[in-house]
Amino acid sequence: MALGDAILACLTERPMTGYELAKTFDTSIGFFWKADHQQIYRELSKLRDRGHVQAREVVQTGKPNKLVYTLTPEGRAALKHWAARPSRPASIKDDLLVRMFALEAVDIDALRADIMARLEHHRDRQSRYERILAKRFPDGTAPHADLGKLLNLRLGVRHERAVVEWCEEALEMLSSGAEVSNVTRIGEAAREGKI
Amino acid sequence: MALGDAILACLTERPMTGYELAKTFDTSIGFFWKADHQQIYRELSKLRDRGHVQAREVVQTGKPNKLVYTLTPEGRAALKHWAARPSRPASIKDDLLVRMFALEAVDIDALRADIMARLEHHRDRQSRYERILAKRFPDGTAPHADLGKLLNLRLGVRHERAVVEWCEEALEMLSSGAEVSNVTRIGEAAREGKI
DNA sequence: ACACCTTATGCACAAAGGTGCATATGCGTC
DNA sequence: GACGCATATGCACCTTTGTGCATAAGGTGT
Repeated sequence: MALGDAILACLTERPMTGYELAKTFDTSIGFFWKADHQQIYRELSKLRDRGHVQAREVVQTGKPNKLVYTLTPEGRAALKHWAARPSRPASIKDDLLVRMFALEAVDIDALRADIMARLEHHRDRQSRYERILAKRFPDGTAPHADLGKLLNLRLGVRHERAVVEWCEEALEMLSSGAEVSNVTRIGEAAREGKI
Repeated sequence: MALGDAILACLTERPMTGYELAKTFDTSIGFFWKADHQQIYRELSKLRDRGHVQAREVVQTGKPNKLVYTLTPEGRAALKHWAARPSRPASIKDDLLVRMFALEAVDIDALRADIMARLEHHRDRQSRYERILAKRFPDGTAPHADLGKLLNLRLGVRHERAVVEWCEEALEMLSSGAEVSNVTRIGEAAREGKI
């Protein structure tokens, strides 16, 4: 039921169409919650069935008609009710960590390349969050309604920075253990009759 | 297909029963990948059907017989193949961030209480990882096969620290209204200078 | 005596999430 | 003129994850 609540959370800002929501899930809230348009349209139908949102059709020419969804009082209440329950901490669930866990059984060069790509990705993310922060909240303060967005961006920065630093550390440790890993690779090559 | 690979990753260490795997998923690998015993048993059946693991029954008295699962060469190859693909960065998907996003629509006192509980949780996690690190890798180095586990714990520490600091910042900003917080930034600088 | 925890496995059903495909049109570009 | 892109919505299928329940024996606590 979390995606539904994320959609309701988006609609507290302003009424939106499914298409606009999908774009929002590609930028602001999507930084920490991914969902494609199919998921969103499906969830919107459910929310409408429950009476948590109301759809209003807007006739357009040239483009297909659009459905603008508005949060109903029931939807707002449902969101509030959901938000009052204690949240459960999410686990990281990152493929990379599974590979690290089974380091002896994977190809180290591919893993290193992967970490390098990730390093770049997380650096991009970090500077992106920092840019948005600097632009939207140049003095580090926010009106109360936007405070959560500011804090989310701050968490984004902290998180990406932590991962960036870790990637750097990991690359260093994986290359300084090169002699060891050659031995491992020779052993593996022998086992598989390959490379 | 990720849970299956996480199980294969576990079995690179040693053969295990479903029960042992469930316990492992409650501790070491479970720090970043949650799975309960039902999921694990189900996934083990699939892996057995695919020939990635082999089950051997061990007759016991007093307790139900157990099935010890061993990684097959095919399973090891499948894991290696999976690990060679580029990983995709996971998104955070934390309920708390959705609530923060819709700050104006939620009960602030409940949210604050929630963040306080989370703060405690992440502090616990952090010190737990630090304790394990100090115990298993007292000199900060590891034999190659265990390097990944060391690095995973390090990421755990970095991650939890980032979240802990963020929770503190969030609590401060939520109680003081909208006013920030040279205090926070000074605290940050001090902490980072210390590291 | 009774409740509860640990060991050990698993089914059935429901909810949530992901992938591919389908439709319809206008606008810019190669 | 063909091609992709933005707008705008949605179905069908499949995988993954979560919840509740069932079985079975021995040990530990109150």
